[in-house]
Amino acid sequence: MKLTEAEWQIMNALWANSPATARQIADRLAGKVDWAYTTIKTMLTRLSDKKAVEESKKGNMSVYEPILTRQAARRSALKGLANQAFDGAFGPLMHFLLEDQKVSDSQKQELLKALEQTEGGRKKEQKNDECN
Amino acid sequence: MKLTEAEWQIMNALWANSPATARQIADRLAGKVDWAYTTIKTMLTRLSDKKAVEESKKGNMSVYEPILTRQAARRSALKGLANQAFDGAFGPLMHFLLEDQKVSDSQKQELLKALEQTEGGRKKEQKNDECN
DNA sequence: TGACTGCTTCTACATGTGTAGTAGGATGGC
DNA sequence: GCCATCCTACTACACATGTAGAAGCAGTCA
Repeated sequence: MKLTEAEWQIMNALWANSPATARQIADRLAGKVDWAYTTIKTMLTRLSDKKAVEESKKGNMSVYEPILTRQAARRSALKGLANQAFDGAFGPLMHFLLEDQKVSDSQKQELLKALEQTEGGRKKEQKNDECN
Repeated sequence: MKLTEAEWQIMNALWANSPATARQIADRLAGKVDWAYTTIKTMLTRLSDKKAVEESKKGNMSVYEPILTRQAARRSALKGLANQAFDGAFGPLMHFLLEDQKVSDSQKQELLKALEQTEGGRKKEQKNDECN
């Protein structure tokens, strides 16, 4: 499932707190974007069409709930990016992130910790040259 | 500079080997995509319009060369993704990558090494909780 | 010198995306 | 019972994107 930029905005608002009515979403988005209420409704309808959200009626009002999870959306977006910009490989993507000046030392420190954690205890100094 | 999917294909072919003629690019892309030659020409013209490539004449033929670097394009794409899917922060993006099942242990090992390198010597066990 | 070939430029068109107006139904206060 | 609100559904429209055909010009080989 591929989301457009505008759809990401909506979904972000919805993931932040769901279920939600269109009005609630619009309120949350006020300040971030400058869209008419009907624009948001249109996006919600489109998202519903593509099964990213579920729309249910509560009285005369629609209540929306995400079907697509944030994780799935993120994964898909990253996969798309890896495919188009990094020959489909995550390794090079990571390397790029690390080497690019946008990653500060403190971030690196933090990542290092994360790495050690997710790794479930760092295997120290083991030879392992497989890349990918 | 934001590239569309099709534009990435073209640019990838061009980065792989430039300068190149439209025909050369088309040849490189054959197999990857199934586009008419004129489609590729159209994309090249659009890329030239948006100053991502430079078009120069050699006889009756156009020769193309990237202006936008691969690194800049990657950086911009990652920034866009971080903004839309990770609240603009690279840290969480990294975390996601690490935690997502797509990253194997061996990749993690490899990243760890990369991290230690780019960091210019790992500061060991230092407290540093800043994220971002 | 004419046919073939390859390249270019122009034009086109469907679909996707961003953005929103309008009209009409429900609802609640007076 | 009527008006102000708020919500929904429908419609619209411009610009972006993917995709390519048509027509014309230049080189070349017979």
